[in-house]
Amino acid sequence: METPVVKGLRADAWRNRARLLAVAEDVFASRGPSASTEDIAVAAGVGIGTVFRHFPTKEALLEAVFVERLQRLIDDARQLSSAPDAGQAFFIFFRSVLDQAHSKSAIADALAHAGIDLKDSMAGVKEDLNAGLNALLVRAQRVGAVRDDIGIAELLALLVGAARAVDHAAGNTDVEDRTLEVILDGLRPHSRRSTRG
Amino acid sequence: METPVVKGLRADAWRNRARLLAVAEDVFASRGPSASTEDIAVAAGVGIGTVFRHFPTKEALLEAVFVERLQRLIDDARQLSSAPDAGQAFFIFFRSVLDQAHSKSAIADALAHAGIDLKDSMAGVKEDLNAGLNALLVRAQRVGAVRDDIGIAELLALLVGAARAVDHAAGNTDVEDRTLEVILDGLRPHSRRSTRG
Amino acid sequence: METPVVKGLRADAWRNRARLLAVAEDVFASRGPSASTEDIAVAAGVGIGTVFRHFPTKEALLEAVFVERLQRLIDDARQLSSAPDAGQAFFIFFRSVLDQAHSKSAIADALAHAGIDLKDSMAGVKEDLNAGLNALLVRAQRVGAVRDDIGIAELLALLVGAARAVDHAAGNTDVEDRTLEVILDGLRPHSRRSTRG
Amino acid sequence: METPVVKGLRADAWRNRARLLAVAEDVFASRGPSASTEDIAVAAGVGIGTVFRHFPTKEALLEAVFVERLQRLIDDARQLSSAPDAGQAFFIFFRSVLDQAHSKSAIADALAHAGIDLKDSMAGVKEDLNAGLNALLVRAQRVGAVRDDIGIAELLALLVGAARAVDHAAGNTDVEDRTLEVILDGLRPHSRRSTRG
DNA sequence: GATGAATGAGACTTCATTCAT
DNA sequence: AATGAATGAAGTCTCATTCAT
Repeated sequence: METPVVKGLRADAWRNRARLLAVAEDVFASRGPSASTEDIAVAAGVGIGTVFRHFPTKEALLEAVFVERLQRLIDDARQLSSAPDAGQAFFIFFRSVLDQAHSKSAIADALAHAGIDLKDSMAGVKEDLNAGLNALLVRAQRVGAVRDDIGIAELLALLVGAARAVDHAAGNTDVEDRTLEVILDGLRPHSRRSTRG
Repeated sequence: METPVVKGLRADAWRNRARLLAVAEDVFASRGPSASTEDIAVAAGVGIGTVFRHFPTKEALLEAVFVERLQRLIDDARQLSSAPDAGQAFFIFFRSVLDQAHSKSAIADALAHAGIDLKDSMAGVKEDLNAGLNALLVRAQRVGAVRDDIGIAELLALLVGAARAVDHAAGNTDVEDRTLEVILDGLRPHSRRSTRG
Repeated sequence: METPVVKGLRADAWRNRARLLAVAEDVFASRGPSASTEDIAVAAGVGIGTVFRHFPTKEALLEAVFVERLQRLIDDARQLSSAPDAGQAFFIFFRSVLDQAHSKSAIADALAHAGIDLKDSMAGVKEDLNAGLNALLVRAQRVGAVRDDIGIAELLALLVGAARAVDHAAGNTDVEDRTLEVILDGLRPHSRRSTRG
Repeated sequence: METPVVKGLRADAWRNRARLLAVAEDVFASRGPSASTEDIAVAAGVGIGTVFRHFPTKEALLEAVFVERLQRLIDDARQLSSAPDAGQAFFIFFRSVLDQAHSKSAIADALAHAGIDLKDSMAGVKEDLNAGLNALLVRAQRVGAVRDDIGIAELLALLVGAARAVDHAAGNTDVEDRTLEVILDGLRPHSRRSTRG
């Protein structure tokens, strides 16, 4: 994961790209997508020119940040897809999505864009994400841990919605937990409703 | 409801204000809060100066749009709070929130701001919203239609999240319905889970 | 002086005109000539339309304020021009110009414009001002109270400069006094230099 | 004096900054401080963005112009403060202030602001100016060339006033000279009144 | 005559993007 | 490759002026 994805870059250039991506994720998460590219350059300690050398437009940078975030989700999904308890795996994944650091709505944005933007780099990611989610979901449904009447589309919408809901409760952990519990309970089949709280 | 809220304005001025608010709601819903004031002026068929005469800053315009939206929700909540079937009233309200025309995420934004911005005009609205939601929620919980372990904070977060979730499924009515059903089921107490397809 | 200058106005209209002029003088003096016409309308308690009915442009309003101020100076000069002690009369006048309430630089502006703008209304005022100043100056020079080598042009420039100088010292009465004394001493013939402070 | 004051700028950037400052001085002098930033950009042959890169607000630009002008006065004062004839030095300085090119009232504005605005950049300049003026003034007073009853405050006010006075006489050199002579005579002790004119 | 809502040119300022160094 | 100065379109907001009420 820490090896150059884009080939043919000098070591320092690739380091800059990685740093920019990380910094951009932070800045966009905390100040929203309208944060200026200049601010990101400053935060990354590089010149503005360097940002545009690596990401030809601001949108490309935003997209790269989304892809990065989604990539991590996909990795999580893959690792959990072979866990022994399919039900547990599914719910652990759902929670882990929302545990991502920073603003949850940033994740919501990333997920939201995955289903909408069909840009070059997004296309492959979308397929990978669908595959990963599908594996988790179907396995969990097969063992009766998740209701049968939903598919990937619903799962994605619920992830986005849950991220936004949790984001709105930001600050109050109790509220966050109870809110998420409602959604997770909604995902369980009739007879397996959680008894917590 | 169709009478001047802001007193002392001429009839024509108030018509312009109402028109602007409606147009702004449309434009912000479809192009996001970063839509330009100029665009709204053009869409409303007035000069840019007229927008700023009625709403001294862009933020004031956004706030007015939010307040308008919330006001409608509050009205809905009030009317339903005296319905005979408290459980039905609650779920009808929840669905009606998401039925509001335009982009659902616009509603999410309005709701989200209600809990954050404590601006002058917002303050009163927030109280009214809380009161309206509380009446609906408590009554529904009392008759056992809604789980007891959530309060207004969770309800608000879920409304925001549901709006976003439904927004993400935008276009596919089936997905919208099933996604919403999951969240509504999550709100029901253990034994009253919906059995719909 | 308190009778309508512009004929054919209703009593209330003329009152509005007078009030506007007074208010405009205040506002321009305290906030500068870039104060908005709207502000003046508000301060005068009339609608913006009324301002433009009486003064077709902002510049016309500014000009009217200048003329008003100059008119008062001219009146002062006339009254003093028949005083028994010509020297005393001259210096009393010079000081009285700077005693006008409000910002001194406002007076400087008015005086400055008198020599520059040759607009309709200004033309006559300029002649009156010159006549008044000339009477005072020549009489004072004749009795040896003021040096002989200056004329109206120099006197006007010195009035403008003194107004600005005093304005700069604003707040510190001692500095104001000593500064003015320097200029007045400069106006006296060699042997009559003041011996104050 | 012609070396970069603000460090860390490329040669070309500094050239632009210097050019902008010079052009801004001209434009503000001839059209007043309300001249538009855009006009200055055009006159300097740069894009509007360049103006704001060097001076983040219009006020910052105005301030920089003031500081520049004051800096020149301070330099003059310093050079003259070690001249053999202290009296001559003082009067040469006073005249040289008014000889600065462009509109004299621009100088008046700069001097006027020196005593009012205590902005960051102004603070140091004000001290330097005071120090420079004080050296000239005290030395001239010590040799009996200037009356003893004035201090820096009065000197500054007189410089401002003289600039304005001369500005008002603009165009007529004779009037300018005689007006200035009056003020300079006022500065001399009783027995040393000029005999010119 | 008085009012104040409407207008739109123009001001200041930001920011994505380009390009000379 | 990296830098950051330059650019100018576009955005928010102000204000003198007009005109329907």
